Amino acid sequence: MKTRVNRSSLSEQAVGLLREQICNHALMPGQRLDEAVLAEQLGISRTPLREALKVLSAEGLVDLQPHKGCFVTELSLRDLEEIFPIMATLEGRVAHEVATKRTPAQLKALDTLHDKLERHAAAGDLNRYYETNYVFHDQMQECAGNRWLQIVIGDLRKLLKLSRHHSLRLEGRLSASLAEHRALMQALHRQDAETAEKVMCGHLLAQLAALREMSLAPEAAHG
Amino acid sequence: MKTRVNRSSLSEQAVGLLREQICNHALMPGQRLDEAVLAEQLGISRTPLREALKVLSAEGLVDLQPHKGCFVTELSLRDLEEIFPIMATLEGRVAHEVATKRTPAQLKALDTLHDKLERHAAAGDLNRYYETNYVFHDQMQECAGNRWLQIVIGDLRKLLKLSRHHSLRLEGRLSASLAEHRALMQALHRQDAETAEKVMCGHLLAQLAALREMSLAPEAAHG
DNA sequence: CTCCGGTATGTTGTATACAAAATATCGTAT
DNA sequence: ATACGATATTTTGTATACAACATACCGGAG
Repeated sequence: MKTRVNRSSLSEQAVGLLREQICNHALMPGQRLDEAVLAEQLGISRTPLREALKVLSAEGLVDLQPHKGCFVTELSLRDLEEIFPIMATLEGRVAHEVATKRTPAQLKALDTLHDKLERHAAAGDLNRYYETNYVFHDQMQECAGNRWLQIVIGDLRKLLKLSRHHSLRLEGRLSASLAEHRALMQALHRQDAETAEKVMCGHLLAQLAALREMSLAPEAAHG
Repeated sequence: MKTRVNRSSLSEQAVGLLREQICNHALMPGQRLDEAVLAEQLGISRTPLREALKVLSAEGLVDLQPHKGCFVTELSLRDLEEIFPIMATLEGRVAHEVATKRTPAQLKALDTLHDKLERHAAAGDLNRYYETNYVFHDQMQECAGNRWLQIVIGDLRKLLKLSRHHSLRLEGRLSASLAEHRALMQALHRQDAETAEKVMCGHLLAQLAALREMSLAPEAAHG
């Protein structure tokens, strides 16, 4: 049943698979990754696997301790407290750029995605909201047109996926998130770069606040 | 005479050496890196070398093309135009943080470094000015106390080193840079976070402007 | 019983041999 | 002479074997 063309190298495939499994939490944070075991599971030898682990290590998804082993990165609350403000700053800049130089077609695409968000929220479908939200932010970065900004934000997003908690699971956070997106879209329509930046920055910091609250009082979360 | 302890693995040593050679432009941007040749030069086998190249590739210092080879990354002017605004934003945030929560001891350390800058500038010693400037920015990030911000900025700085041009070589840029640093120090003393952020952001953007000018009119550069 | 040291085991790190892919070379046909 | 194609060579990608290091286990001394 392995019909898909294997164009890429085994090490690259391993990077993709492992990255997916780490983000899916099929590989839990803190878990040790035994090279021999993992290599056999993937059906490859240790050589390409080790190259893959080097890449994941550089991305921050695993912690490669010399002569000790490889461990899936565990993000502490402190890490989140440090990363989210960076994301907030960078995505704020994205929003600023988009508000300034968006084309009508781009604005329409964003509107379409925002409508999806509205519908998923109305249906209470957290998973689809989350996915669409991801696509939305991706689309925003695309519109900003800064490839390196896209890379940096992308790297940080991958890292944040290590966190098992979703801010949307906090009571009331979904509607708040939606309200922030509405405010953002309004600012984009008005080409109000200052407001767009401020709203986006606040949007990310609000996510952090939600995660902080959930970590302190886990019973506030549902789902 | 190889008295130094070889604690780290060969692949890690290779990463260090190659990174240094790339930043020193001993390995020129665009140059192809033949695995067999490089391995022999470093006195190691291809296995650890390849792992090193994977790491450098993840850092963006080399471009690893499947089945083609490894090439030292070439930064275009467009790349600089994209990276500097990001650096400006992030270092601006650093300045904001430092102005807010610096301790008297930290401020003193920064003052000491700034004095060095003044002296090197007065002596017209571009290289030392450049080095000290690097240490100064590093110290700032240290004071900001955000490890991830430090990592992200560090990665971008490594990338920027790929550029063969130093903005300081532009006529008049040295004194301008110094003036910006003076303004920054004043803001830090006053704990004026807003100004510190704005000055630092402008400092980075001014470097970009200098590079842009040099790229358009290379004869404006000296050194 | 606890602590220390030595051996045993297993895992990571490296080298080498081999497979696969891309590039270069050379001969032939137009 | 140039363009095309088959072969040869080089280079990247992978597997396996071995070495180095860390840890676990076990036995003995205090």
